Formats: sequence, C-alpha cells, structure tokens
Amino acid sequence: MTKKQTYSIGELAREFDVTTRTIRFYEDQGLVSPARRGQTRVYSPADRVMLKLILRGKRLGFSLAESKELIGMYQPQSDNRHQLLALQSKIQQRREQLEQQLRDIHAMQLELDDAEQRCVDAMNDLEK
Amino acid sequence: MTKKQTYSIGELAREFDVTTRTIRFYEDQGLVSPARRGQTRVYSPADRVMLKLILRGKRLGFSLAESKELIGMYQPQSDNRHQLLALQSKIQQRREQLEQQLRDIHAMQLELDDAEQRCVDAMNDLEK
DNA sequence: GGGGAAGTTTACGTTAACGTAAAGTATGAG
DNA sequence: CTCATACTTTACGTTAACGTAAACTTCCCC
Repeated sequence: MTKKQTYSIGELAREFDVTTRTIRFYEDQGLVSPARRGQTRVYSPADRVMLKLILRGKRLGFSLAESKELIGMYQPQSDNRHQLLALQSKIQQRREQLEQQLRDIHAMQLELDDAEQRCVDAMNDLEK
Repeated sequence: MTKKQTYSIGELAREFDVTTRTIRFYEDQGLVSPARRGQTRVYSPADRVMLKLILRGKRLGFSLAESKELIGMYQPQSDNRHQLLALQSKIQQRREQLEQQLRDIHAMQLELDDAEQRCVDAMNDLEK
C-alpha cells in the first residue's frame, strides 16, 4: 500500500495556520501547483513540503521570490557547466546570509539576556 | 576629551548602505530622533546605534514596529510590577522566536549542503 | 429538497516600507 | 557672485503579500 495521501486546501490551511487565500495566492505566484479533481484543488505530500519550505523562508524574512529561488536550488536540473557554477555561487551567497543571521540572532540573545536581568533587578528593587 | 562625534544623514546612509529617504522614514516612524542644527539633522552615536539595531532586525525579518518594540525592551523604565511581568513575557516570546529561527537556519544549511553536493556531482558527471 | 460546510472565481482594498520627483535652502570652492 | 553639493519639505507612486467581499457550485445530511 503506497501512502495515497492527499490534502484539501482547508486541511493544509489549518495545519500551517494560514488562510486558504494565502495558499491560493502561492499558487498564483507559481510556488505550488496542486492537482484538480473537477474544480477542486488536491494537494500532494510534495505540495505540502513546498508549503513548509515557504513558511520556513517566511520565518527567516525571505520574500516569496527568494524562497522560490532557494527551493529551486535544491534540484539542479542543469546540464550546463556555466549554470552549475552560477548555482554554486548563489548557494554560497545564501550560506553567508544565513551566517550573518546567526550572528544577528546571537547578538539579540545577549541583549535579551541583559534586558531580562534588568527586569529581574527592577522587580527585586520593588520588593524593597 | 569626550568623543564629540556626530554624523550627517549622508554619512550614516553611506555607512549602512541605505538611502537618506530611509533614514528620514525611520524618523517619521519614531525610531530615531536626531538633533537639529537649524534645519539640518545631526545624529548622535546613540542614533547611530539605533540604526544598527533596526537594520539588524530587518536582516532577521522583523518589521519596524517589532524592532521598535524590541529596542524598547532593552531599557525597562517601568516601576510597575505588572508591566515588568508583561515585559518578561515578551522577552520570553522573542527568545522562542529566535530559537525557531535557529532551527530554521540549521535546516536550511543542511539543505544547502545537499544542494551543493548535487552540484558537485553534476559537474563531475559533466567531465565524463 | 432545504440547508450548511467547504470549495471555487473575480476583483477591489489594504499595509509596510520605502522610491521618486519637485522645489526650495544653506554653504563652501573658485 | 556663481556654481555644485548636500541638505530640507511635501507629496504622490510602487511593490509584496495577502484581506475581504460577492456570487457561484458541490456535496452531504436529515
């Protein structure tokens, strides 16, 4: 028995806590392309994975266009040497961006530590 | 000698690679409030730090409003116990969001590793 | 067969974060 | 004095990422 799993738009919307409008919008932008049973959209596990990747991109501040490009990088269909080199270069750029984000997160965490400490101190002061 | 350092809007724009329009927009939004010498804006080191924090927020996908709130957290001026508790709660939320971002980044890094490997393989195949 | 829930298309509205253009002011160089 | 450069305000324009409303179909339940 193969997992013949499919999803309705409503199911996915609930799972990922977005509206159906959002999912249809992503289709407009060419990020997902669900099958149809009549008029109705039928989503595959692959479509579901796409959504996951898009939303992960969003959490990191990526635009839909960026996420789309990023996802495209995961399957190099190029047989052209030049394009492969270009792809590698893009991958490298993304890597560097992610590392910048890591640094930024670390800095913020330190500041949050600091902020919380001042909170605690302020509360201790309140208790005379 | 105190560091009597100040900056023009143009200097800061160049340093942070944004337009002057952007910096004025941030002022409109109440994120910075430079002094004036006549009509002309004069930025202090503190203003410069603000800009840094805002742009760091941007790199992590924060809206200006979120960055503003976050920066506000760094100096609890509250003498109210209830507000201090609320602030702690917000700090905790930010922490959790940052940790989600860390997980997201890690996942992306793994996928980039994978993507690059496929690139390398494809290039090796090209060399017969 | 009437109704409700979930799906559909079409289309106009909204918000954030600036871009861009116009028109004026100030200031140092030559 | 004149010109270039850097600043200023005012104001309309733009893009991304959906929200929201209207009007319609499909399907299932009782």
